[in-house]
Amino acid sequence: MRIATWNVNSLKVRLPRVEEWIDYAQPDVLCLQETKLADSAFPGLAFEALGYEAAHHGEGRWNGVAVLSRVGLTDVVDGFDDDDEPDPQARLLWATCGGVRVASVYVPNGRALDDDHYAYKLDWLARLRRNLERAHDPAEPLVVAGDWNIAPADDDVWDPAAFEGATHVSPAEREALGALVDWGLHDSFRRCHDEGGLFSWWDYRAGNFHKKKGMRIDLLMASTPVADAVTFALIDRQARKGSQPSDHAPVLIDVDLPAREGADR
DNA sequence: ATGGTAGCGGAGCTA
Repeated sequence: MRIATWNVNSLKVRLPRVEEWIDYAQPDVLCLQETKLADSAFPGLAFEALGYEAAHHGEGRWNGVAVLSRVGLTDVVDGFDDDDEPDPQARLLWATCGGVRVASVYVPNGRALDDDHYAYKLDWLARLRRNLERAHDPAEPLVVAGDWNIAPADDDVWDPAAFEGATHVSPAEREALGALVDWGLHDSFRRCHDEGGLFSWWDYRAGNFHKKKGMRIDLLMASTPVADAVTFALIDRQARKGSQPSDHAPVLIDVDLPAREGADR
């Protein structure tokens, strides 16, 4: 099973690139972030034509997440799977696809360490951890895939010195991600690649993509049954090139999961 | 020189 994640930065603008990418990358499950669409504007028919079921959780101008699947899509939950107040921002969507519990996540940016949005980011990550503890078991096949807005380690950014005192690399954010690792999630891309300098996001400005000034912030955080089954992982830099690219590249993993009893396919 | 670009929406905010 091929599972992918891509922050598309407006699905309205990016739909042709997404259709093109699906055609050649052939993901079984694709998590999208920053669709920037209301649910009523989600192009479900375009994906149906490609053989995918889809669930979308949007709010309009900002945020918005989706899960596309050609291996089944059931038990959809918008936002946190808990009993607390619903998140007013559309940043999380759960679905079960081909026997794997999948979440598409768009973690708050944080902006700066002294910004209220940074505290919100840490609170949001803590709530995600509580959600996992409450509703899930790390022994089950599970992937939380998306734009985490966190570079897990210094070799996930082009120049650690340039990020001194900045968000995305702060100890508190990395500890919040570490709490999810402690619960039982693994940075599945790292099962196939241990070298630094592999990025999934590059600022549109100042030619940063061509200067190789990026960060690896798009992560497929997988439970042990999935992480142990990873056979291949890739960041598709080609998708960051060409006409009207997103500022993020898609990231994918291939997992060789044991056949399920009673599976559709 | 604190720059630069993209998207949304139609000015300023967000990233």
